[in-house]
Amino acid sequence: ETASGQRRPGREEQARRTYRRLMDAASKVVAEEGYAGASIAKIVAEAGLATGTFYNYFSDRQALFDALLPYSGHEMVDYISRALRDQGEAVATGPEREVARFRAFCDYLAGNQGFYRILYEAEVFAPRAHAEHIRTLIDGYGRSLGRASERGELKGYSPQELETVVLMLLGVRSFVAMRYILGGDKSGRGRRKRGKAVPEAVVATYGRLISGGLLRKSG
Amino acid sequence: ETASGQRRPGREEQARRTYRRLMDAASKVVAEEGYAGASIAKIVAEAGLATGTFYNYFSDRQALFDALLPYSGHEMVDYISRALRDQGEAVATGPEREVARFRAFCDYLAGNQGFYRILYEAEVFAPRAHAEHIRTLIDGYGRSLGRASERGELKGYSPQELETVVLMLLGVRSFVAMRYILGGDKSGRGRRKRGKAVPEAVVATYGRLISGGLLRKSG
Amino acid sequence: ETASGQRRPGREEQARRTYRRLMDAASKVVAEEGYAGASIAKIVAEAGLATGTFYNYFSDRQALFDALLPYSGHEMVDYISRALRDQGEAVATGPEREVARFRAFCDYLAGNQGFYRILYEAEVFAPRAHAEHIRTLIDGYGRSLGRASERGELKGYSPQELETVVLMLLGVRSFVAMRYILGGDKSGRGRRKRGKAVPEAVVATYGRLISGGLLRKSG
Amino acid sequence: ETASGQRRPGREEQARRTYRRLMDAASKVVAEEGYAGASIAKIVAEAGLATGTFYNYFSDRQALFDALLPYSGHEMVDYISRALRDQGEAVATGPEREVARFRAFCDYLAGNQGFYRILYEAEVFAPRAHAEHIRTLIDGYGRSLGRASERGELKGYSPQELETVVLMLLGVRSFVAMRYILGGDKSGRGRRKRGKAVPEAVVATYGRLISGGLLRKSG
DNA sequence: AATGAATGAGAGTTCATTCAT
DNA sequence: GATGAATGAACTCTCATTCAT
Repeated sequence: ETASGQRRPGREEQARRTYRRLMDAASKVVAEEGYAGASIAKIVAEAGLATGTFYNYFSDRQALFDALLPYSGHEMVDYISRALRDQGEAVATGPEREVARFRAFCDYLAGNQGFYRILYEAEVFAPRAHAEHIRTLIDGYGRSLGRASERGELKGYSPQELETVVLMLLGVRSFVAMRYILGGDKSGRGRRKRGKAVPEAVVATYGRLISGGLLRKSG
Repeated sequence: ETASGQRRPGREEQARRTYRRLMDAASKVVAEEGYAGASIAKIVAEAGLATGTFYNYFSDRQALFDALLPYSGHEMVDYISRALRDQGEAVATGPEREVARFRAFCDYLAGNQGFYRILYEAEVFAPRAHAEHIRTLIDGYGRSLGRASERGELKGYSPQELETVVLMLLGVRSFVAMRYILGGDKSGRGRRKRGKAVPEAVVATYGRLISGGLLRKSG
Repeated sequence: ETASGQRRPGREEQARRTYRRLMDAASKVVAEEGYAGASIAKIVAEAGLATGTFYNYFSDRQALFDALLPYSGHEMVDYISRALRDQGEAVATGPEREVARFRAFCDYLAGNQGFYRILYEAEVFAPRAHAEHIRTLIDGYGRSLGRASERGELKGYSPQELETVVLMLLGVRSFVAMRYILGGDKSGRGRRKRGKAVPEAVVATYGRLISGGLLRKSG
Repeated sequence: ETASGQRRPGREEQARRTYRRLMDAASKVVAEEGYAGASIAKIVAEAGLATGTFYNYFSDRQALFDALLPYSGHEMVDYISRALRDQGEAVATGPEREVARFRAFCDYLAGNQGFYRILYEAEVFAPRAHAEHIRTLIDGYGRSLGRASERGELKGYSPQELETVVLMLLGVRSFVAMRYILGGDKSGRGRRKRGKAVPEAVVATYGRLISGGLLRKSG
């Protein structure tokens, strides 16, 4: 406090680095073994730190769990935004845009299987963080659909309805990811970093569903 | 099994009864405290049995977890079938039928919140059972949609596509249930037996979505 | 519950034995290393049991601490009563009785040094048990002095005053024990089972003090 | 100590101040939470210093504990001396003086409950300091009684006996304080700074006891 | 002289599982 | 078949102490 302010940044920088080491180690362990198997011992071993160090950064294990999804969640959202931006005009509007968004989501998960585990187990092990994550997704996606609605691309859903629709589309994503990317055998030990991609046919079906619905105009 | 065959039927009957007591106790405990909190001690206490008895019926804790979802899952499927049958002609075909199915699912979960916990935590704690449950749902629902398709009610989805669609509809259900019935505050201790119902507006939106899709016919 | 009641006593008897093993081990460890050093690990090692067994008998470490003083305390009270009884007429009344009681107390502690540690550290580590122990002593001793009072042996103290006097005499005992028996070097590791006795001169001084007080009648 | 002698007095003064901050913080923490709860972390937090600073002043935690009672103990002795001096002639000699001394002790503790905790837990956590403290008390008190003896106020106790008597009177004090001032519910969290006073009746009983003893002249 | 992040041994506690009764 | 005491590995968390800054 009093003396030589000559190298304070060194300390802070070091602290930030340690924090990241812990978070990255935790991400890896949770991805591979699930929250339930992510003991402090495994995490600090992975991070190359001592047990006690953990508690210099988190009040308890739950605090880490609560921080984990936000820490990794940003990446996914960024990835999807970037993917849409990069494809430019081709996916500027309409069904193409929605399909591209769906595909980007699937791609991200296929390339980051671990994240899916962090995400879906959070509903059980970090419910608050999970709820917040879902809310963030709904808000972002909702705004996007709102703009589409203003452009007259949607079938006249009210803002209320749109939020519900977004929730439903997230459900669709989630189940497709669960089935095609994680393959059903989430039996634990399978620590493949790279999952199967979602078949193009599935993406196409998604496009058909949101474009025209399931049912023929009756009567 | 081994000795004096004097009362075989009594024995078998008794064994079945004990098994049911264990399963019912486990259902209750998991519903209230989740798989993670469902210790053998709590389960046998709830069942009024001794610790050791548990291991006369299950090889280990996981074996019970694997048996739990099938044990309770039937009920839900039956409930939905019955609901559709009871409403008779009114929901015989078309969008009405799908909407009624969706509503029946929501109603069941609202009335059996505990089951939802058994179901969704199974993805983490009993992945095999969960996968099997999903498969069963897909098959049953798929057959139903197949018949609708044969009646010409659907928009010409191939059988392959239909299976994908069914998966997506299950995802929709799941997320709607998560949000509206469990309310997001799955904070643990809230052991309400009866959750909020899904708003009618949400059911209506579901109807619109599967009837006409999300997007306007583009030019 | 149901079946063959042929050997239940075996179970209960065994449980009682295990409980005693734990209590005796705890007494020993606390006597030698104090409550602070009495880890569960040391206690069960001393008892030749597994860690988990401890928790079949006590909800936590504090519960054991709370039980320890009563468990050992009875012995001391019994010892003193027996000593007085055994000396018979010689110490039936008057100063002889009080001196004999004092000596019996000192003798007991000299022969059971460990107990003193269990007792005086209890004020810190098991305050409730300690308070109860003191109360028991006061009550018993108080009744005894009450009878002496009725026999006209005392200097007309009211019952209220008598309780206060008893407390003071207990204080005297306690400090004498601390100084002469434990020797002041309660430095921890000294695990002598048998302490020095209290010098006869001290016992005599005690006799003088309670007989005639400290101060000369001020003229 | 080593280098540039440019500002020696400032440094030393600063060091003394830091030492006092640590001792005062430790006194407060031990008074409120006991030695067992007085972690280095709490003490330095209370003192507004960093963890490492502690070890610039004490070799380890025990060293602080050993220093604590002497640091606070002086105050009490001073208080009692001052009280006796201030009352002057009224308590110059005889029973009045002893009663006044007893009352002063009780008053001090009632006004400094925290100190009692520092004192009595020291028997467990800083036995050497405790022994030294008792020795100091005995010496001081003993000299005082010695003078009374020379004035012919006492009942002819030898110097040896006087030391024993002093010990006994300290025991009386200690137990009275324990019961009446701390009230028995040393349940921990009760951080009353000011305890109940010792009832006048108890002080009076003390006076009777040291004046005439407990027992009627037999025969 | 002061700092505070890192350390790691050790604590209390839990609980699935076993097995003699 | 039912029992429940015994087991011990594994867990989360604490905290006195060190040392590079």
